[in-house]
Amino acid sequence: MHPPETSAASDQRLPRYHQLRERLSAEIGRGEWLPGQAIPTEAELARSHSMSIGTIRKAIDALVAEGILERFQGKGTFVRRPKFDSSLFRFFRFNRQHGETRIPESRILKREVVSASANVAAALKLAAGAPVIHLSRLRLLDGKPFLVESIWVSKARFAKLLELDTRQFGDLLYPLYEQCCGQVIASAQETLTAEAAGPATAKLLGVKAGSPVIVVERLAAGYDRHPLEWRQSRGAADHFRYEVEIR
Amino acid sequence: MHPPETSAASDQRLPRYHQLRERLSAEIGRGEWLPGQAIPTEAELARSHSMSIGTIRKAIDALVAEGILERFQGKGTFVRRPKFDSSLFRFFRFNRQHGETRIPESRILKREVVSASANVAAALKLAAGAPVIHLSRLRLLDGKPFLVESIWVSKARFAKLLELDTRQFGDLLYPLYEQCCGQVIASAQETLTAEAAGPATAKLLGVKAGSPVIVVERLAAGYDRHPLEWRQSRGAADHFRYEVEIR
DNA sequence: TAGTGGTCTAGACCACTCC
DNA sequence: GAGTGGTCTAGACCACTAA
Repeated sequence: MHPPETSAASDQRLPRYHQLRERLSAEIGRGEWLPGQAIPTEAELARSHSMSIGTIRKAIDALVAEGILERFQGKGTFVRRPKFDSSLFRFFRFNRQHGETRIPESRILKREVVSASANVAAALKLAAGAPVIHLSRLRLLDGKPFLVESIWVSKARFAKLLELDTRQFGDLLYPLYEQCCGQVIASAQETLTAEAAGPATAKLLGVKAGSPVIVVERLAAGYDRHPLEWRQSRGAADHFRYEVEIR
Repeated sequence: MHPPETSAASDQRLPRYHQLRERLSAEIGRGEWLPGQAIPTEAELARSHSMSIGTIRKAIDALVAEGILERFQGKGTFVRRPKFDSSLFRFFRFNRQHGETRIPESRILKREVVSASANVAAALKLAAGAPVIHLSRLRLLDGKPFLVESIWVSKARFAKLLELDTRQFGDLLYPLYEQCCGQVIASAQETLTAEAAGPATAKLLGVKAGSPVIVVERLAAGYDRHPLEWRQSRGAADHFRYEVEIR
């Protein structure tokens, strides 16, 4: 005997705090509470689920550790809105004068509808050849290009992106996804690799062809873990720097 | 008013679970319990510290999350022995046939005593110009070189390394540090950067000069957080691949 | 069977926020 | 002052390990 892979109503054999954690996570995924909103208080959850406060806290602890909830003493527990447009700066460092977070300027170079290639379809969990929107984008800091991006999203979910003028997209895509298409990005998996710059990339980045380039591939998903966007970002390696603690 | 930066006896104003956590951490650092050994049971700690089991568990939870302790139901709670020689494989992927962890062969190219340069002294928290041991090492998989390393340790702590024949060092340094010099590595901070291969590195790695190379700088420390070893490892970028989950 | 960690309870009091 | 999360207690029972 082994436990079923998934269960609609959260396996009764699992600890109660684990069941509650999955239940809350699913409810957030369905949008019961939107990012920034408060979930019920611990006392309220204890009443409504007939659990002790300690058990409630253990479930919430896990969601806080996952980055899905935020707690504020005296105020409440809130659905966290992940902002990972600053995540670029975890990989690429620039002479930030006073440690401030600057949002890079974005320029859409191309927008087109294409058939999903095998790897794009696999990443986004679409049928092979399904229609996808492909964006080509240049990101600049102080007017200097530092990142070249290719972005793919499903045409079905993001059709509204085709109606806007690309000059109105703004500098950040995720708020646009949310406002324009109702798609909220909650987490992402990033993969780093390195390569020698091809001629096109080198020209856009203003470096010599063949010089080292870092490739960041990001698969971004909603609260329900369904993949929503796949992107590749390329930047010159001389600004690349990443730190990890290992044990 | 602000709390003091550090306190010899763990600030009484902090939560009791936090005080216990620091106390256990310090005791492990002093070697009261060695890696692999069990710490007292939760019930015993509750008695000896006059705390409730719940508070004891919260302290241990934190140390488990930090990777310092390991719990096994029915057996006990043990000091974890970090093995991060497999950490190379978090950065560099090779055609591992069956997912096995292979230990790369190591070849010491050079061993010398030098005066610590400014950055080495700063990293190891030594006086500028203090004597340090510098090792130059090549690591190979299936007889093929894949990593060039430069390693610095304080001569004062690691003097015994100078007495051994470098051919007897073996493939892993950390067990050697432990057996030969009594220095246990507990954690490390790694910094990734990328560069174009210089002629010497390129020749050792068997790649063209100027091709992309990943540099992993590691500062390794003992349980008391004191830095013990600083190393730079360089590998060809085509085998580099690293994954991160972001939120 | 004895001893370990894992789960859970039903409270108490404190620190903080906001009105 | 009312309401929130943060800390802590003093137990109970369960699941697992090892002799």
